[in-house]
Amino acid sequence: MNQSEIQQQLADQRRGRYVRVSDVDRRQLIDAYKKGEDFIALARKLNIKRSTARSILRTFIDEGRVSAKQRAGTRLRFITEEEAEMIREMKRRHPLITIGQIQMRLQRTSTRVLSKASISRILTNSIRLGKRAKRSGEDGDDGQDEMTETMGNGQDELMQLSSDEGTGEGIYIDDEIDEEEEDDDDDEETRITETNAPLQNLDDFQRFMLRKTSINGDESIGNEGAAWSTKEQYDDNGYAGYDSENEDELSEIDENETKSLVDPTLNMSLLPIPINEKPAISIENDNWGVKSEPVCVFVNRNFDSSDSEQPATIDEETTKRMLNTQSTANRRIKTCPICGETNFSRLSHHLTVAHNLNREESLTLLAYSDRNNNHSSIPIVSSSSPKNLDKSPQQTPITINTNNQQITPAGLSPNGNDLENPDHPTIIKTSSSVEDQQSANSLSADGKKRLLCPRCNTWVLNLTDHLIKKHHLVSKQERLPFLRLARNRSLMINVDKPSTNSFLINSNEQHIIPTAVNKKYQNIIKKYRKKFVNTYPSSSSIHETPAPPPPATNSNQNLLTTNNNNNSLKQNSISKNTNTNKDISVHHKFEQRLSVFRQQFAVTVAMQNSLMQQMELLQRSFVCIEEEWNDMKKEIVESIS
DNA sequence: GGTTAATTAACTGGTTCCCC
DNA sequence: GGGGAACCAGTTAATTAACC
Repeated sequence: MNQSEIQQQLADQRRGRYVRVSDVDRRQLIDAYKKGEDFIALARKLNIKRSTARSILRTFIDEGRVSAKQRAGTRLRFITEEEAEMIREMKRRHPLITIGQIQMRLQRTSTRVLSKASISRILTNSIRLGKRAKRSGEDGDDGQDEMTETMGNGQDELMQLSSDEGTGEGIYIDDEIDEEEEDDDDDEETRITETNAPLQNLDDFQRFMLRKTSINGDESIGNEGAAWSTKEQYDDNGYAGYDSENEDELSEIDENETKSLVDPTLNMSLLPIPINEKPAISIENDNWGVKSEPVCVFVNRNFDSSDSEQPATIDEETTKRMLNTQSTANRRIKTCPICGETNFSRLSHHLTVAHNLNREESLTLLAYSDRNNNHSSIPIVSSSSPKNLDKSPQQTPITINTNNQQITPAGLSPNGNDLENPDHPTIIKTSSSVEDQQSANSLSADGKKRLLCPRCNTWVLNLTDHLIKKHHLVSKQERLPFLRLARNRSLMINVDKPSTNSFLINSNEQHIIPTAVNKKYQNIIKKYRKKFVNTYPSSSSIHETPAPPPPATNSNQNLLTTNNNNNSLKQNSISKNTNTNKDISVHHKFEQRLSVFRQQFAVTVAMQNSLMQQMELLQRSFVCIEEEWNDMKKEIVESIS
């Protein structure tokens, strides 16, 4: 080992091998080069390798950059100290916030797509960040350098369009969104400056958390719904709700259509809405291409289309929907499908007590009977609709009414036309909502089950793959809400279907299309008619000739009203009635309990639907923000380029 | 002096494991 | 099951040494 090697080793020990040259030394080298001095000698003096010095000068000549770039990973980016501090501040202010929430927030408010590991490193200070930022602070030309980087590295570094020299602070594009958002809502909000960008970003995050807390909080549904029905539905701090953003964005579109698009009441149909605030009528097909339209258009409502033109309150609508098969039906004269008796004020009671039907069977018959006895209240779907169902629903614009139900296109036969169609005078297909149609579409022609993408309203075989490829939701955490939403909706469709949907009813009960529900209905009828016949042999004529009996006149409110066409049955019923007078009180008690149970069930279903509505609204808001952000990002990229 | 390949540091995302 | 930390693999820029 000669003297030079020893000196080299000593120099390396002093400086260390592969230790990055400080920006001060780099600056000295460049200054020497500019002055025409021997920079090699200076490099030797500074214990910098000749090649290194030349490399530094080459970088300066080629790129005009003094400081060194970061050594980044796959996606060239770096985390400034301000960003790290912002993340730390999030954690300080919201100790319960998770890394995943921070990650999602960063992704929504900026171009940052930091991994949870990186965020965790920041929070634990295990990441050696700040070198870059510190150098930026030390080097006065770094502002220019970073601008050069920004211009060259693409949109990942758009967040740092420019920075104050020596501060390393950048402009956060997401804050500009906030600025617009707040300006749109309230002029009192001052515009955001570059220097308070991180703080503003933090404020935005806090608003996000506030909204989330408000939505998921313990507020009563009624109050929450009332709040949501207002324009600034999320605003607890004077910030505008997302709907106002949409309104502004859609100002160029037809005003009515715009209102229909962004009116939150349209989406909160389960929540109380003032009567005078009549929701928009429909969403036209033309609006489906509007960029700021909420991507998620949920059309799976269970409301009757007949209610769409009535400015009824949602509570009324909900109650009507929930209790339609019970209270409404009970007020009408009905005919028991088993024994053929009529004039039941409470057919359900009759079915339960007289025929010993369980609840499910009773409800099935009630639902069937209710529709059969009250066609006028049945939402009628054109017979041409099934043809539409066969079509691929992907990317198909759907016109929906106030209740987010699909409106039949003008080219197809409108509702009720089938009643007037002499070719099909008797067949009435009832479907309480488009949900039925979509659920039918969940099994496409190829027999494969599809899910409806909540973001683009597209039926896809593989929703995960669709979210990744089309919506670029790379992380599982981003996809999970949409997957859950799609699955829950699919599940709800399947749950609701047997009890309320897909009735194909012949008006005279002669040509019942054998759907599963109808089969179930027929089975129940057969089962209990058989029992009925066995119990009352003479009543066999009822099964054979179920002629409508005259109104019962039994003042004692017999549970089994006699059929005038069958005297023996009448006698048996009367005798049975006399023998079971003491059971009436028991029946009344049972009826009361049943009524309470139905009310509780209705409340539970209403609460469930309300929660689903909230979830959908939240998802929609997220999507709107993301879409707006993407649009703005594109505009900025275009303006820069 | 200039160029280039190898090496190293810095940084990232993904995965796994552990804990609650 | 979700969150966080640790570990691993990959990428990029800087640094270095070797070569011409």
